[in-house]
Amino acid sequence: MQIADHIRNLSAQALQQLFGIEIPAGQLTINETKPEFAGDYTLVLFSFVKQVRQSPDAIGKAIGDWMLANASDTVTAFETVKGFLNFTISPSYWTGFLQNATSENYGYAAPNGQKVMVEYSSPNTNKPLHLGHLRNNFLGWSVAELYKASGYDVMKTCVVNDRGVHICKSMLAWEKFGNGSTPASVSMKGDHFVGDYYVKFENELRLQSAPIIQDLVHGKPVVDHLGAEVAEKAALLAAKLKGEDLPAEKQDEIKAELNEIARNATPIMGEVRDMLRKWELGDVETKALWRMMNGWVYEGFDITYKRIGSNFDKIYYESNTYLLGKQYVEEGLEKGVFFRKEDGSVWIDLTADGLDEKLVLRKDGTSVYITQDIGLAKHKYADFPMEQSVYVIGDEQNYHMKVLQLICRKLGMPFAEGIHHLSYGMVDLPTGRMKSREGTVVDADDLCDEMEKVAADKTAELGKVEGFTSEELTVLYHTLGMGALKFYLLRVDPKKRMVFNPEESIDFHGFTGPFVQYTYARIQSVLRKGSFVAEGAAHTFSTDLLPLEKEQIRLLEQFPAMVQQACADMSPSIIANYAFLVAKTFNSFYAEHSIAKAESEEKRMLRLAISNLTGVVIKNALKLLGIDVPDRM
RNA sequence: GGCCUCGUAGUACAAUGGAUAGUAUAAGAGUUUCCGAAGCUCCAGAUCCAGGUUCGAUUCCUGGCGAGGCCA
Repeated sequence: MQIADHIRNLSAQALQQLFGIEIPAGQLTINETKPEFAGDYTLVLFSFVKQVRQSPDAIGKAIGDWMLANASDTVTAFETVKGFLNFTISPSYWTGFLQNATSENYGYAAPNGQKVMVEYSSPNTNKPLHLGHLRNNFLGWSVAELYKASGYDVMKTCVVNDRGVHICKSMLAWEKFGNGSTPASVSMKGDHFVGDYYVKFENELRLQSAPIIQDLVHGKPVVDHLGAEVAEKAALLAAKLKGEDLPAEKQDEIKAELNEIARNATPIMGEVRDMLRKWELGDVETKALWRMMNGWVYEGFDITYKRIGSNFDKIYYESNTYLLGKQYVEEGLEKGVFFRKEDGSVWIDLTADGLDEKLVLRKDGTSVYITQDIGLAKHKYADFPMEQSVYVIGDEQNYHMKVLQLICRKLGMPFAEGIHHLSYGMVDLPTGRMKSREGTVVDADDLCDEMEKVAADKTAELGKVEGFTSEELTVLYHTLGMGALKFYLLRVDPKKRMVFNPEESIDFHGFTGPFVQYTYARIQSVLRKGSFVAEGAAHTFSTDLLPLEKEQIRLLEQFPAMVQQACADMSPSIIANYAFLVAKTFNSFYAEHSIAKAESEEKRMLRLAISNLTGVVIKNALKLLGIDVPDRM
């Protein structure tokens, strides 16, 4: 058990025995003692002062004395300062901890028999991966690692959005403009190749829709083939636009709507819809084209996934699962969870839950996203009956995910309560949001190239890698480049929107992956020279700990608790912050106290043991973030 | 229009309702005859505004201002 929890339990016992007050240990506040006071951990007394009806000082003194009398092996001194009871932990606890924590697996919990599925990445097969996908991938990977380290049986899954209008756009553009070229014939990565045709489609669409939108703005009825309803709406919007005194924002909104109508009115969009219809009817040629182009994309994705260290235990393809949800519409109607409107469409009323009515089946009988997701969720549960199911999806889907969980619950799905949406914020650039139209989207492959190049340049500058083979150098640059990138994206609370500053991201100083990696490499150098053996050796350490020695041990002792917390919060940033603190504190310790030339052999062994465990903690912590450590750099 | 999220040093990020709000960067000053200077040490600098709850509020509640998102 962690010392902080132990203190918490002891405090609860003391309160019970001294004052007859029952407070669950979990409700007591134990903090690290502020550096300016004597002590290691602090019990905050205010919360139960009223119940005890004594002064904080008197309570503190009573609990402190109780500790000295009943737990002298743990607490050796105490001091009460204004309602804060500061405990000094016995040095023998710290050295005892150091002697026992010799496993390479320090920090990992034993299996707990529970299953959790983590769904992440979920790409579209019409574009290559970009910076936003990287945050998703790194988060998903790391959360899966956190669950594993906490004892769960984890299945990593990916849902590929491999069908739909957007895929047909790339396909159509390739048919029109591709002249039979292939990724191989133009030496391109398949995902980029297909992505380019998606862009080509958008360009053509813009050309075709430009004159139409002009007509629409001027109220000309040019959208006959979309039906009277749309034409009417367009006319209404055009009239509104002509009406005087609309604020600029409102005007833009209306123009955007007209633009959307115009895009749909183009001949090329008509062709896309035809193609989608053919695909859905199983047209042989269309399916063949679809299979070929998706194949190119997967080849490209594989390279990128391998490079960023992502993989999946099971991949679901939307083309196989998009029809699964329909059967639950019938079931929902029978159970009275859903209701049918006059036009035949099916809805669920969520107003009692603070939401609104939500469509689950269109009047033409086709399903919507939420329906597919219900079917997929059930399908996943059949494959892997998990207690928890984590969806790593951007926060723009918060509403959607809330609805999904609610519906699953109302349908009585056994996994409904285990659904967790790991909702992460968008990645912005210093100039604002990434926009594909403005070409500001940061490509994942380009970014990885850049990170590795910078790693190579900086390494060359410092000149510490004599004797490395070129293969070893390649591995090192990859380790450092990915370390920098992953750390940069994971160090921020996932829930929050974050800014990706290209210049900052390639900085290898301060709160960065390479800083932590450097500390690890340095430790390995010290251990090599000190010929330290951790396991199997019976060390006895001096209990006369210097402040920096104790501080480092105290930090290392917190690692398992950090893993638990990061897992519970689904927040790798807790691990990133902790790993940095461990490295930083070690560097201060290292600068202050010589290890090789320690005052005594006992001290030398103590410091080597601290160094060794620091190395283990850094290695394991970074592993939870998907980051490797180099022995030299 | 309805709903949701976020406002912390110049910048980017921390802080289960707890002590004098931490860390990194950029700016200034030091630091290598000695275990790796991608390091270490010192120096400055911030809770959007107004109320409320509390012994105590960056945190919880209400209103305002600002940024972003979702829904038809």
